[in-house]
Amino acid sequence: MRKKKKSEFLTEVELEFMTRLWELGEGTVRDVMAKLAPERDLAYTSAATIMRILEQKNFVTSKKEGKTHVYKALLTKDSYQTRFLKDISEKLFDNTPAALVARLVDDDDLSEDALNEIRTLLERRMENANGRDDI
Amino acid sequence: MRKKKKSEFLTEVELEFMTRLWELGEGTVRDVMAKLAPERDLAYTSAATIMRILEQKNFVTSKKEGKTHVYKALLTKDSYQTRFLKDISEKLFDNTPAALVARLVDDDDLSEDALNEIRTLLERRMENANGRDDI
DNA sequence: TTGGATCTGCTAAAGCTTTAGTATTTACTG
DNA sequence: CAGTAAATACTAAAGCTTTAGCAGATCCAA
Repeated sequence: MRKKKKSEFLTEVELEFMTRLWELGEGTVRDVMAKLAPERDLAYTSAATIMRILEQKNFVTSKKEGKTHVYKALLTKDSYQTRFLKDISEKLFDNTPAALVARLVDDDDLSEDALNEIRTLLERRMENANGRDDI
Repeated sequence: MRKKKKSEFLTEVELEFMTRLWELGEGTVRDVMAKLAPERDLAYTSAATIMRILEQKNFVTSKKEGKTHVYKALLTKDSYQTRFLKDISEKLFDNTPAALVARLVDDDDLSEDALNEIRTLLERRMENANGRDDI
């Protein structure tokens, strides 16, 4: 007997849909579908099912406007990103965020611009690090 | 009809097992099981099934020694990390590795040591960046 | 106001994941 | 060589994921 999984993370298709919804702010099933890649040929009912599942799993809420549901994300993309990174840091990078960054910057495809951007972020963060506990 | 997924990534349990195998270098089903958390109470046959699936999916090979199979990873942890990061950079961070790092370093839980380590990595990488194409 | 279009809720099929049982094979030991 | 312990192969159950059909509700236009 398997115990029920508590579905803390989005499946692949769920992430695809959440990404569109994050872009939209809020929207109907049609709105979300319209943002999918054109070659993504999905029945309306399938899209509606995905949105319903996202609601069941508490990733989104909906309000009824006329006959349609307008969906809105219950967590921000930022917070999901953070949650996700924490998980994979743990499971794939021995709980060492530095190892994750190491792997990232080792990638030869990474542009110099990207590296500069990362350095800027890091410096800004380190300047603000002192006294961060007081906030 | 759903088309067959080409299983480029490890499932959760598969990752759990691959992690142990990466630690071991190579090993039997028993070896891998021995490295699992003690509270992970899994039947031997279940563990054997996971290893067989990993072999089917070409994440590992095995050679037969006596009556047992000795398994070995077919891809390094490093290369899997890279592959994985590339995928989530794309799917969750708008193809912007800097955004990923931003989220990572924004995490309040991140220690100063970790930040320093990341900076060191970055500096080393940037020093070597020039002329990298010539290698 | 009625017909058509659209949306929802319900249901389910097909494949994947996780777990494990059963039967068979293999190797060692007395 | 026979018996036992351990490994494997095969099979399958239960739940999850992805996709979509159908029936009924809802709204708008003529």
